[in-house]
Parts: sequence; structure tokens; C-alpha cells
Amino acid sequence: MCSAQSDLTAQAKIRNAAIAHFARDGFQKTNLRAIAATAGVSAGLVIHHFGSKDKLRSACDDHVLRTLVRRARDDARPAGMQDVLREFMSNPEEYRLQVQYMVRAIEEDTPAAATFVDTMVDESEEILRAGIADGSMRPSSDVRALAVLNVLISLATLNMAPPLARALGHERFGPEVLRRMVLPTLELYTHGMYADDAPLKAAQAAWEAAQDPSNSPNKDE
Amino acid sequence: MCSAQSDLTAQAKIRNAAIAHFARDGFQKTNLRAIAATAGVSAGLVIHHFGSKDKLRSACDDHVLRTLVRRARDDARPAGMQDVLREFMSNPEEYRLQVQYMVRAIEEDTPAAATFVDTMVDESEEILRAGIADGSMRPSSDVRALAVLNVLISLATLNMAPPLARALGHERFGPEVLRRMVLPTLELYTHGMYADDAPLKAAQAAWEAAQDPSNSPNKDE
DNA sequence: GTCTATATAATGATAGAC
DNA sequence: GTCTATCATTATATAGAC
Repeated sequence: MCSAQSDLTAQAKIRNAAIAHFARDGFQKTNLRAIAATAGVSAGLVIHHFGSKDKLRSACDDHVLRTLVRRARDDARPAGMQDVLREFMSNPEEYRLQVQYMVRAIEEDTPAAATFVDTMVDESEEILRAGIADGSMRPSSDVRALAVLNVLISLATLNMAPPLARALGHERFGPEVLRRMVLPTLELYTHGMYADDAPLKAAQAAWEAAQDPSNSPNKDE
Repeated sequence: MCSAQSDLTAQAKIRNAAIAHFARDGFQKTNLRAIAATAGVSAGLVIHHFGSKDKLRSACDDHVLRTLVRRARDDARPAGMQDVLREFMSNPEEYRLQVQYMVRAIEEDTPAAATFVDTMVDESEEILRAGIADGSMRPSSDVRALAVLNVLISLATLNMAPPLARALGHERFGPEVLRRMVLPTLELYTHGMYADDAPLKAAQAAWEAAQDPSNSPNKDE
């Protein structure tokens, strides 16, 4: 994936063009002629190499998935939002495209998206457990769910970037917006948002009451 | 919005059907014939009343926006994720549809989505400031950005629901998944995730160093 | 206001030349 | 392997009858 575009086979150029279009505009909105134009080939060649638009999508899924999973295994860390976004900044061209591709895939709930999310959550959970073991992270009542929450926050930042950037007074999502989000996020991760544990205690009590049948309004069940 | 479907004008029936389809399948994937079928009218009548598919979308945007903003003003609270999702559970039919409609709109970055997010963030910020003033919330270095983070987490939960639910071992998003996410979220909001403030301090130091030109690698600028 | 029939355009996919 | 030309389908939008 590091070669110049001119060195690639037509098949690879088509796949890369498709990834870019699917990531930017979504699968439905993208038509084969636009992909072909970006790749510098004819529309017929796209079908010749991939058979159909759906099979082209599968090929893109496989390619993006392999790349991202490999990277996640290399440099995953427990900082939640930071992980994805640090890469997003340091490698703004290709990695960002692939992340945005996966975000689209999640929106459309494709099999590749499920695999990607599972891998991300697995990695995150593993890191959380290691952090809890070595004392750098707090214990949690549900580590798996906390891992899901971490992945959620990371990916959502990309997914909802444009409207959220504007809510902060910026034209579009970029380094300035990112920098402004990092500190509040770390503050939240460090000491939370609530001044005391009254809301948490209340929720725990409500949950336990719901679990206990003797407190149920209809106890004659 | 509380009348029976049979009491509505054809125009309202079409708009409601369109909202449902756009929310479920997205704008591109939805065709006018499906909307017409759901509304129980002909495809031609859709165009007759709204002029074009795009204008129909605008009408849906306006309608959903008005409804949601009014509700947000009524019962907004500072619990982040809980706000949207409590409504999502307590009023599973209509409100859920409208929230999902807006999530789609955010994905496609429409003007209505920008207004919606702005309103949500404004409300959230207002609530945060009130909480900080009365001592129930911790002070933040950037209240506006924290409000953005809150809205982000709330909406992302809906947006990425299917793959995240499966990552927790459930077939689909529902009350069980929600319940499992609430406690870790409250724990995060109450005391964070990190055992100490080392990561936060490191980030603050890095930020201050970047702000100070005398520490820059290329100081001869 | 509502329907049916139809024009027009866009798009995914095929066929065959080179 | 690659292109051009074309088909078949689908979807938006129009026209006109009732």
C-alpha cells in the first residue's frame, strides 16, 4: 500500500478508488463510472475485474479490514479516542481514509464492520484488563462494556465530525478541533464529570431493586 | 403527531412514511414508490405534494427538527447518554424513529443535522454550567467541548448500535444492551477510567510545551 | 386531490472488438 | 487486459384524465 498510484495494477487502482468513494460518499451514492474515472479506467473494466458492485465492495472490505486489523495489533493502546485519532493525524492520507471507510461500513452494518468492531473491542478489553492488573486503570463492573464504550467514543468522533466541529465554531474537523477535544476527554477519563457518586449510587440502587423480585410492584407472580 | 394514521391528510401520511423510510434505510436507498406504498398513495402524489425527493427530505427535516427540539427543551438533563436513550426506551415508537432520522441526517451532514447538533450541544452546555455552578458537576477546562463529547456519546450509541450490540454478545440493540452500557458509562462519568492523573498531566504538559515557542525544535522562525 | 401512464435520466451489467 | 457500445432495469419526474 505504499507504492505510487502509477505503479499499481489497474485492479488495485480500481479498488483504491472505490475505497475512497465509498468512504467519502457511502456505498449507495457511489456509482461505478465515478470509481472508474478516479481510477483512470473504463466502467466496463471495473465489472470485468470484480464481477459486480457488491463483489467490489467485498474486495474493499477485505483489503481495509486486513490493513486496519494489522495496524491495530501493532500499536493499540488504552487511550480510547487518542489511539485512532493519533494515527488519524500522523497519517492523514491513507489511514484516515480506511477508518472513514470502516465508519461507513458500521453505519451500513456490513459483516466486515462487525469483524472490525469485534477486533477493536477485543483489543481494547485486553488493554483495559492489563491496565487494571498493573494498577494504572480503575477496576470496572463490566470491562467488556467499558471497552465497547471506548471504541464507541473513538469511532463516533470521526463519524460525526462535521456537525460537531461546527458546534465548536470551526468550519470543519481538523487538528484544532481534535486538540480541543483531547483535554476534556482526558479529564473525563481521569476524574469523571460528576462531583460525587450520587448519580452512580442511585443507578446501582435502581438496578438492584429491579433485580430483586420481592420489591417488584407485582410480587404475586 | 398524536393522531391516528387514518385521520391524517395524505400529505402528512406521505411525510411520516418518508421519515420512517429515510430513518431506516437512508435517503439514497429509499425510493418514492416505497414511500408511496407505505403511505397508501400513488408515487405521483408524492411529487405532486412535495415537488421532488429533495424537497420531501427538507419537509421531513423541518418536521423532525421541530419535534425533537421542542422535546429537548422540555426534558433535557445532564446525564449524557441517558437522556436520549431513556426517551428511546420509554417512547419506543415515534421518538426513536425521529432520533434515528436525525442520526441518518448527521451521517449525511445535512443542514437540519447541524441545527439539531447545535441545539443538543447548547442544551448540554447549559446544563453542565448549571451543574458546575451548584456543585454537582466538576469544573472543566472547556465546558463547550465537554458538551460536544456528551452529545457525541449519546448519538453514537444509536448510530453504531448493531455492531456494538453484537460485540456484547447480543443479536441486536435493545433494553438488555442498554442496561449493560449504563453502569460503565456512569462509572466513567463518576470517577473516570484511569487510576491516577498521570496521562492527563502528561497531555497538559505536552500541550503547554507546544504552545511555548521557546521550546520549539525550529526556534529560528 | 388523486390516479394512471409515460417520458427521461442514471446506473449496474453484458458483448464483442482490439 | 482494456475499451466502446449497448442493454435492461430502476427511479425520478411529468402530463393529463377523473
